[in-house]
Amino acid sequence: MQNKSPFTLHCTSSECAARRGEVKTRQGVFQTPVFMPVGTQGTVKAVTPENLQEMNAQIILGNTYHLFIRPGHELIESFGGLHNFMNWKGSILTDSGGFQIFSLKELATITEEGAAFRSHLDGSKLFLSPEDAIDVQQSLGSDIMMCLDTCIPFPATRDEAIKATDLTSRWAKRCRQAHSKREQLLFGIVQGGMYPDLRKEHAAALIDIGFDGYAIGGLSVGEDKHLMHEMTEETVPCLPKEYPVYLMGVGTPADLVEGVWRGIDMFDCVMPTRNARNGSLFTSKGKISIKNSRFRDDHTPLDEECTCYTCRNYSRAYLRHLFQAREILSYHLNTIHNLHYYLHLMADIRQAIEQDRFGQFRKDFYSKLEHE
RNA sequence: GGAGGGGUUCCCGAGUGGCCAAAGGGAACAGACUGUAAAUCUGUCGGCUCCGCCUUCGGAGGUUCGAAUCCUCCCCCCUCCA
Repeated sequence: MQNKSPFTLHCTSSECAARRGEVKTRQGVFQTPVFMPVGTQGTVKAVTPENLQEMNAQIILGNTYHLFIRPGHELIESFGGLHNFMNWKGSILTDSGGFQIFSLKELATITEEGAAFRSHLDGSKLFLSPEDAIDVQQSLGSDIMMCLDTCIPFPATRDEAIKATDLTSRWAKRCRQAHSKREQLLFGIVQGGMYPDLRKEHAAALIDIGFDGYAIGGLSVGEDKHLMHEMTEETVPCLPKEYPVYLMGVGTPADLVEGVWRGIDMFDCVMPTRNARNGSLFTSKGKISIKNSRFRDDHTPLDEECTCYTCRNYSRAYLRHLFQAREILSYHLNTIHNLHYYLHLMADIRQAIEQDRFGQFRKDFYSKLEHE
């Protein structure tokens, strides 16, 4: 039961697998390649939806596990869904809770039926089956839902990887079956650890079930960059060109450039938002730690090339002061800047692909970094 | 004037004879962060020719094999009584 793809291809790079396109959701259309800010608990930490709109965020993430345990999907549904609840006009992709099976592994037990959790909030027992994950996401009303998957750590043996992909496939089938609200898209997630043949096999199994898009999961879990890019490179060609391809949880600015180069359409990562709150800021010349004493008396903006609200109005010295003083405004201004940087980078990448000069863009991107 | 309490490494503050360059906080400095249990976590934090040595616990002297810790005098701070 193949779906009509929500993806429309605009053009492809003549130098690499990079491609320019768009994805249509019931909320609207977003341009790809796209970066999706992470808003786990129904908020992209430290910024308002209006801020996100101003920086042209097109789609953001929400999380099934977190919203399920608090405030509860029924509550959100009673508000007309997550978009209304949080006042976000763009698209929303919800992760299934699969990553929490991985990141909260001390609190989670996997069985054939699903994942049993002890709530990280109060220790109470919870259960999330693939069907539950879809039910919750349908209640949340996200535009793109993710299948419940099992993400394995690195390193993992071949046997562990096989067990995880097999279970993820069986869960994927159940997710697909539970998927009744077809106006909400559903993506499958390719696992397979660092074994290219398993990735290929798993991709085929998911394609056979048929999804609206395909995600590459289980990367950036401790392996080195080289291996991560190799896995992306091996997996993308196994996925149907007509559908959007999403690299989950990635990554650094360079990872985005490299992912696009290898044919990725969608990315999400907590890095811009989390690092912002930890004083680590991205600039066209590289990453800087705003708490460094060398910025104490620095009158210049964070990034001379940046046009964000923060860079237009504040000095590095002021931003350092706010961070040192742990002022709330620090987290807000830093997050605005980092997200602007990521979203702007993606807009530049899209333009470069349109003009078929992504190779040069990539070169320039790296040469600028070297000067810091 | 009388009685009592106290001065510790940038700050607060433990320590009352060896295991003390001195607990613990804070500040400062540096680093990490990749489908968010993260406004979190880690490391450094007297000096040096750094598996050892030197200087330091208000000041000066003393006791002792050995003192931040005991004794003497001095300086300063706080509380209460006159």
